[in-house]
Amino acid sequence: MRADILKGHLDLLLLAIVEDGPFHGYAVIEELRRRTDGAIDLPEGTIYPALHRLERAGLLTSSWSEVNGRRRRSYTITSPGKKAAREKRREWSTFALTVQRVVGAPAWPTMA
Amino acid sequence: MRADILKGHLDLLLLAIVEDGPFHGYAVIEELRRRTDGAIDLPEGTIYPALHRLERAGLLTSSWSEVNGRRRRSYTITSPGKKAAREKRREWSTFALTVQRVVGAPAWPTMA
DNA sequence: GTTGTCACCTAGGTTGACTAGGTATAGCGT
DNA sequence: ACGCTATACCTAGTCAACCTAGGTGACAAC
Repeated sequence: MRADILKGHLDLLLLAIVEDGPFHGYAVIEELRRRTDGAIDLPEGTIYPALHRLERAGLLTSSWSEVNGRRRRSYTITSPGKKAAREKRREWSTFALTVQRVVGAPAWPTMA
Repeated sequence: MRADILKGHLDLLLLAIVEDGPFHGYAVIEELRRRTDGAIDLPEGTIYPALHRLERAGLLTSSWSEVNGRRRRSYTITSPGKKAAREKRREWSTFALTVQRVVGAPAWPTMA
């Protein structure tokens, strides 16, 4: 998948993942790949700065640990982070429905 | 709606509109506003360069006309443009479903 | 004759993801 | 021993795309 279309949605993806338990940066990349069967496979140069930005914004906190001789920075979602995740989910929902209205033809099944 | 989250999807929106008949730039803006009840309301500085880009790419063609003493540049979709629209719709569909898988909780109704 | 709508344009700024480098440890194969 | 791959982190600078902020000009209404 072309990755530039993620623009503006990356924060939601990261918050949604870290919301499901502490993840370190590298593991976030793997988890994104796992949840999407490889469709979303982002480089470290995208993920690390984004996590730093979210931490600076107070939506995540991090702590260092060492596992098998390797340093890890693990991220946990904060209370404002959870709130932001809820808002961004809502935003995404609105956005997706709005695009659908413009381009017609629902992209996803509307029947079970 | 914050407009920066449109990044990468604008071309699809424009192709989808012009696909439904010739539109001039200003009318595209109005049509976007109309189809979304004002949710998507983009400035001319976004639309005009985007239409120029699509024309340079061969996905649209344009012709000048004059209506009520005002110059209009009307855009029509080309055959490659229709193909691109189909591809971008598919891309959008994939993207939307993929994001949904990552963030969980479907954003749109899955039952009628 | 000023204000509002229609209708076009572009140079330059901002933002956000990516490229392309770098550091360092562990494990595997040869 | 040496190289290669995987794990795990980092950042400076680039690039693409959208927006800001200006500009031109015609028409209609007050």
